[in-house]
Amino acid sequence: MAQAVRHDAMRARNLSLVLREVRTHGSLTRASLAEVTGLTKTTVSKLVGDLLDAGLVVETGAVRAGERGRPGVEVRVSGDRVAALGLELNVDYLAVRVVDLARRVRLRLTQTVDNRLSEPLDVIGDLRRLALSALAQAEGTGLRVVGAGLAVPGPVDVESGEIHSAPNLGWRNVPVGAALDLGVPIRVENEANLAALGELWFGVGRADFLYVSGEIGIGAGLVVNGALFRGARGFAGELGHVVVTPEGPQCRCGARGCLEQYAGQDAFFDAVGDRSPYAHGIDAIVAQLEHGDAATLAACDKAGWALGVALSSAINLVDPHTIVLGGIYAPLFPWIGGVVAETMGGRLAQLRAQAPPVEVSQLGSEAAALGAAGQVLETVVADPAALSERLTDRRDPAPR
Amino acid sequence: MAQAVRHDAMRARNLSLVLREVRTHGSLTRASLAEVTGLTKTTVSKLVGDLLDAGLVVETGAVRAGERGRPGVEVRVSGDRVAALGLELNVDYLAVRVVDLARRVRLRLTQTVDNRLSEPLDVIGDLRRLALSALAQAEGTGLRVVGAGLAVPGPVDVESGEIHSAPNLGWRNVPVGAALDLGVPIRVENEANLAALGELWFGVGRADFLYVSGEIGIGAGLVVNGALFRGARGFAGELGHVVVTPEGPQCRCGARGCLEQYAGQDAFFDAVGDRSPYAHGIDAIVAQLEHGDAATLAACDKAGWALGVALSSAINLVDPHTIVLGGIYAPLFPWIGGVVAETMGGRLAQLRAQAPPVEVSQLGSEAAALGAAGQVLETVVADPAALSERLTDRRDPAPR
DNA sequence: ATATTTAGTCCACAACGTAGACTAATTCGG
DNA sequence: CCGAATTAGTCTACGTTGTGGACTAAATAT
Repeated sequence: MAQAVRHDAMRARNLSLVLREVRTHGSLTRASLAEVTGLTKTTVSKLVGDLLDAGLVVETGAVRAGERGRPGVEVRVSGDRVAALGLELNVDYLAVRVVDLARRVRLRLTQTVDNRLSEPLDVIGDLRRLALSALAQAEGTGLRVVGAGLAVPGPVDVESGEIHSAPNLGWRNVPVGAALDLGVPIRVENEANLAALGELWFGVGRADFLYVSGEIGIGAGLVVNGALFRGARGFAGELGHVVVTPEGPQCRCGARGCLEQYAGQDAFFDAVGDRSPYAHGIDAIVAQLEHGDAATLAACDKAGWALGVALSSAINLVDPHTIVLGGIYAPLFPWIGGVVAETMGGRLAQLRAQAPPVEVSQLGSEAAALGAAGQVLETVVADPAALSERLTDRRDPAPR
Repeated sequence: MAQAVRHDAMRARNLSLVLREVRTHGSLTRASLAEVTGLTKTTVSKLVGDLLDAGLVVETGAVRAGERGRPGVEVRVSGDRVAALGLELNVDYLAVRVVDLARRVRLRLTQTVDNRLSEPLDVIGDLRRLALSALAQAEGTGLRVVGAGLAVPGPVDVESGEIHSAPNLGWRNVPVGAALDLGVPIRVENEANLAALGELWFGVGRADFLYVSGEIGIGAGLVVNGALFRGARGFAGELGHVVVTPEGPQCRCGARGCLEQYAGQDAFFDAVGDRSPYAHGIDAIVAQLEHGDAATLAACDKAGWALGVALSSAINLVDPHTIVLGGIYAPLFPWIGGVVAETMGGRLAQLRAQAPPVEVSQLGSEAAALGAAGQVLETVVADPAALSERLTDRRDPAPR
């Protein structure tokens, strides 16, 4: 578990610390880096020098002026050297994003398609084509793509890169990671988990929140102290199958009265008598609501109530600081947010000072793909030395 | 958040690593320590030397023989130097334990008393007397008590050492930590959380499990990868208020249909028409069950079902590796274990390969006090250098 | 008794961070 | 406009820690 710390590990950690501070502050001079990290100016200078050599940070010509004394040269993360690929394979679309180390999105490719109609290998083939095209474009502009993350709608074995099961695609035990074969390391992960991380790094995310991903199924990603909580087997966050009514309607999962039966996407389409959502999508529902359709409004109330009930269980168990509603709940928020908060509040009022605030995701369907890319970038920040030989082996004379 | 690593931090970590390995393996030679830690023999020798000087480990005269070559001298954690105090303040008893660094229990003091009848400050006074007596005895035998942990039945503000609320005692915002005033640092924590840690370090605990503490209220402690999961505000694990039936019986907490209404201690006493449990205790219930009393058996079935329902929500959200039933559920296990596992299994079967196994706690009511002491000992193992000046400042010439 | 094997120590050295002197580049005050 | 003050960044000698391999110690096998 714990590892011995040697000089190289010490250096790696301090390098990571400096890079992380630069990234979170946007840009920073060596002097202020010394202050925030607690390292000496000398050490910071050496570390920054190495990061500059590796191309992970650049000096901005701009100097912080106004005060007395010699102005410092600020460094910021370079977005032109390292990038990561974020992929999402979902029921009704494929998405590819290229994100650089400065967290700027460099490329967006999205393809709407009903993947329930195709074989897994064909879908993976489609995604592979998109990803390779993105990879080629990124590398054409001089970016080094250091890895890829893939979001899939269902629990995953992260070690092997296999989809454990994706009920809404009808897939079981599909080794997506291996099948994609992109030539860069790839990490496969649950869509809700990655959407949570996307929200953390690219959206409204605080360091502690529960992200609720309303798609056809309902998932959740729990971020605690800036890190994903995955559970012992990596199956945590199955909010969709939390009990709302123990003897309620039969759920696909075998149990009864799961949240998904009340607040899943299909529950809304059922309410308006429309069973072919891919023709109209969630926008049709929103349109109905805007016109004040009673049945749809009732469906919202019921879904909001059920979501509130399930979330109150979740809050009692897991105590998130904030709830962030994403997926279909984002456009539906004006009609369900109130009920959700009310139901939650009613059940939690006495046990804790106040129920966690309920907020809306700002990222739309991009969240998971961005989180997937972000996760890869995070490994770079966590150990910049692993990326660049130059950072570890400086006896190697510089090539000329 | 992350901290700069300097030479002293490097040393502190390696020291901790060595001590931890010695503790988990029982006893180990320097050579095998070098192997398991990945440090060189030289470094291990130096670190072990310092731990010996500090009295945290001792050389066993015994040498590992049988094989060829010079036999190594094994070192093991010394139980004679450092100890911690584990306290529990619960509704119907007070408990004090002294545990040494080798995790041997050196002293047990328990006092049965209905604390609902007394003022908080009186109860704290009682506990203080017990604790000071234990402290004196321990220090009489040469043990240095480095800190205390206190388990209380309800959510806690760990920072300030205040009880947030203890519904079953009727307490609110009681600063127990300060009021105890033992002269050693004290950490206050939820009873269920500490019982979980007790189970981890002194009982059946694996590294990942959900401990269910059935007392008058129902709490849970989640251990993930050997560490407690506390949630953003430290209120995680309120299993007793997870929804079983959203419109069920009114709960003390303001909500309806919480688990506590079905499977709390009072539910059992209600079933047998006995509202004064402190006269008979849980043993009376067990006796009824052994005689085959129908009403009590029915109460078990209902409680087991409700527990199964709530646990299935918990498992979906948090994915523990194992469920450990403690508190009153341990003696009741023969009558509820089956129903719990069945209900859980029925709700989880399709979503995951198998439902987590349900096990029984072996520690009885000692769990929380032991966990409280263990938590203090863990801080010593995590940073042995902090304890002993000699480990950090070796230029100081040895006194003579 | 001697060779072999394994444990533990010793010593020269390498890696890294530190402290403080030193140089560089600004603003402030006259 | 020039020197004092101030802040940024570099340079050098040094301290702390871990490493690697030689060396000593203590056992078993032959």
